[in-house]
Amino acid sequence: MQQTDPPLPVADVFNADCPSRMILSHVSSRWGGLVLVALRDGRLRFSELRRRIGGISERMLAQTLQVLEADGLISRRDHGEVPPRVDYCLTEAGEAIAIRYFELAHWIEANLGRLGTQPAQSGG
Amino acid sequence: MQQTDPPLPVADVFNADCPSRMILSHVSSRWGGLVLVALRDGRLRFSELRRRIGGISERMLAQTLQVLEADGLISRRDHGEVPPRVDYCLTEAGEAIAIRYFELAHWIEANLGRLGTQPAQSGG
DNA sequence: GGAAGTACCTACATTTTGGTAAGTGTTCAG
DNA sequence: CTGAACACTTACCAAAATGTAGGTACTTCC
Repeated sequence: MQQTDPPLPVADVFNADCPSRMILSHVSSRWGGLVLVALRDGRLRFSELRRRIGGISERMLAQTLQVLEADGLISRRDHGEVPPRVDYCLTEAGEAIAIRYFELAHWIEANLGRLGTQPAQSGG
Repeated sequence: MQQTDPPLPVADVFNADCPSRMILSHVSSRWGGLVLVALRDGRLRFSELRRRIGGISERMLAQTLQVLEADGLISRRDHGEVPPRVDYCLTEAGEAIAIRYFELAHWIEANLGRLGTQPAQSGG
């Protein structure tokens, strides 16, 4: 006999309370997507990520990595050596998201010329 | 005779100063991507967008629409009627970006169960 | 006349985000 | 012995994002 699927509420990013909003906000945070895309090249160490992602601070990289790990998008491996040696790679879910974020970012890179590039404006 | 392509610097999101970073930040801002995805259903009025996107305030919707318009991703049409009637739709570039953002968001919706959903943490 | 809808804008206050600088403990290069 | 690298953490502060509330000018509904 087959069980019917449990009546989970369907995820919906347009719903303010849907948990998908939280994941989406982490991925599309200032550094989240960039970290994911950087890790598409394979396993990288903290300082390698830091050098690769222009403009990120240590604080933000550490924090972003923690959030992404808690979301199950990357996994952290500590080699237990001294001086410290830690590296990160994408999980399956992380890869799925990274490739999609990459396609978004890459389209923008490739089509920058067709876009207006106004400076951001603040809301005061 | 063929001209060689002008030596434009190649866009690169990993470069902190690349203008693609700005567009990417608008698209992946809290509301930017959601507005774009909402407009995939066709032309929508301000208040329709507001009702569709759960949790957005009038102020943020207005501001997001302006930024996206300046980026060339949506176009605004004012019918010049009274009471006001204004609607928005995606440009070609907007569609290209919207579909990619949608695929990202949709994958997350569809695979929420495989992801950890921790509350965000602040940096102070 | 009063309330609600339309598409916004503005001032103000708060929340969130992010940077800087300093500190930790160890190892290695010079 | 000094300085740098490693992978972080913490405290403090500034900047950016966002919400709330109120206003505008007009129309329609009751």
